[in-house]
Amino acid sequence: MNKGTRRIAHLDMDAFYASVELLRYPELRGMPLVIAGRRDQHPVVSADGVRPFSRLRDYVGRGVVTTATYEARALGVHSGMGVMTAARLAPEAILLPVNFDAYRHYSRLFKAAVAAIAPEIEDRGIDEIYIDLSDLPGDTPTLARQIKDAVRATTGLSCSMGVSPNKLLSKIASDLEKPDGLTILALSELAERIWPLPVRKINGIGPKAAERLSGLGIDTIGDLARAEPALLQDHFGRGYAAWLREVAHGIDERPVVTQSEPKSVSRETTFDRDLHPRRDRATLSEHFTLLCAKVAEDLRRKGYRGRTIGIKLRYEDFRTVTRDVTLQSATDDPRTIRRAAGECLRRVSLDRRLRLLGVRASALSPGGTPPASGVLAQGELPLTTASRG
DNA sequence: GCAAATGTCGCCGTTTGA
DNA sequence: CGGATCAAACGGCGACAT
Repeated sequence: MNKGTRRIAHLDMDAFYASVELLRYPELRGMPLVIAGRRDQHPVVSADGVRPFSRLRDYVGRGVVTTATYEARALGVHSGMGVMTAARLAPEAILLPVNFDAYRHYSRLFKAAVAAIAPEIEDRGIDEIYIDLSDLPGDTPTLARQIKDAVRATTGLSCSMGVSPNKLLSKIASDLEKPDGLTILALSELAERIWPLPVRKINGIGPKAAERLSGLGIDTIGDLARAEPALLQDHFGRGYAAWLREVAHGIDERPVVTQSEPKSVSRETTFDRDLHPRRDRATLSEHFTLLCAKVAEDLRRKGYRGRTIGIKLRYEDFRTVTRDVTLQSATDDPRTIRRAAGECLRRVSLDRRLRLLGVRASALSPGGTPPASGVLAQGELPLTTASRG
C-alpha cells in the first residue's frame, strides 16, 4: 500500500487548443493566435497555397476567447474574454474556430502516453489530469521528465507539470512555470512558495470568494493561513472556514479518482441575437427541439438515460434561470425530453428576450444499450411539477 | 450594447412520507 | 389524535472549473 507522503502530479497541456491548431498550421507559429467562437461563424479556410486566415479584427458577433497563444496573451488577450474586446487589443491576431474533434483526439493520445508510464490517472477535462505517482518506482524528477517526454513524443505538444504531496498543491505548482514547466514542491516550501500567491490560485476559490476575502484584508494564501479562525468562521460558516484554513496550510487528502460516471448531459446555445419569446417563437421552438434531439442523441451515444430533464435560460440582461422536472422513468427519447422540457418552459417568465437556451438531462442511469434500431420508449408523464415563487 | 459550452458540487428551501 | 420531527427526494440556484 501507500505509507507516508504521496506523490501527486498535475499535468496541464500548454495552450492546448491553440497548440493543436499549430500542429495543423505550423506556418502560424510565432504569431498571436486566438481560438474562439463558433464553427459556423467563421469563414471557411480555402485549400489553395495562400491560406486566407481571418484576423481577429474581422470578427463580428458573439463569442469568447477559448484559448490564446502566449504571443496573443502578451498583448493582453486571455481565455474568457469577449472576442470583440480581444479584437481591440490584438486586431492582427489570427483567429481560428474551435475544432473539438481534433482536441479530443490529442487528448486521448496524451492521456494514453501518460497511462503507459503511470496508470493512476484522474481525468480533469480535455487538457489536464492528476497522476498518482506514489506507488511507482523511480525518483520524482525522473518520472516527471519521463512523462513530459512521452507526451511530447506522442503528440508533439508540451505540457506543464507540478508534483507535490497532494492535488491542491500540484495544481498550483503546475501553474508556476509555464509553458513546458516542471515544478516539484515539498510541503516544507509552503511558506516560501505558496503563501505569497493570491488566494485565487487555490482551486475552489473563485471570483466571489476572493472578493469577500479581500474585503477582510485577506489577499494572499499566507494572509489566509494567518487569519483568525473565528473571523473566517463568522464570515464563511463552519464548513467553508475549515476548508479555507486547511488549504491555506497545504492540507488536502483527496484521492486521485481514476473512475467516474457522468452526472448530466446537456446542450445549450447562445443565439446570434436575443430572441423574443413571442415574436421569435418559431425560431426559438426550432432551437429548442434541436437541443432536445441533441441531448437525446448524446444520451444514446453514451449509453445513458436521464430521469430529470431541465432547461436553462439566459435573459438579455444575462440573468440565468433553470427549471427541471423528474419523470417516472429515465428516458433517452427526444420527444419525451422535448415534452418534459416544454413543461419546464411553462414555469419561467417569458417577458424578456433570451440570449441563451439550454436543455439538460440528469439523474442518469445506464441506458439499456444504444440500440441500432429506432425503437422509442413511449412518452411519460411528469411525476411532479412543483415550483416556487 | 462584452460576457461560450459543458459539467460538477454544495447549500438551502419545500414537499412528502413515516 | 394532532403536532413535532426527521430524512430523503426534489428543485432552484450560485459558485466554480476547463
